[in-house]
Amino acid sequence: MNKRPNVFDRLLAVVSEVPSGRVTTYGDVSAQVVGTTPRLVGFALAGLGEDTKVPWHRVVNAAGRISLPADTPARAEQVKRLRAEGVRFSADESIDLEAFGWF
DNA sequence: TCCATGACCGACT
DNA sequence: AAGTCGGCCATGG
Repeated sequence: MNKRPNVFDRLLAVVSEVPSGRVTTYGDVSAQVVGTTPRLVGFALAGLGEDTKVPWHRVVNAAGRISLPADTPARAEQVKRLRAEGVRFSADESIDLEAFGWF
């Protein structure tokens, strides 16, 4: 009932705006939403859940690298989905934001 | 109600 | 060039 959605919902809305085959960074997402910090972006996605409809896998850190720990199944899932969308990874599993960046 | 932590980023040393 | 520190909002005990 709040006319103004929380930052949480706004972040999800921005992430949902990211087209397929393209990625964005936590910092960029927070930059689109006023009053939000990169930390909240990560925390927001972390609390999403498995049945979320938000393309959280299109969000990576400023280094173009996936933030999730290596022992996290979600990380492998993210890479798998990005590859399916045509996103290419460098030798160290980093993404060229200049080429696949949303902006 | 208060304290501590979190999928980060930027600037400084 | 690499490592360290603080800051922001939200959630949980």
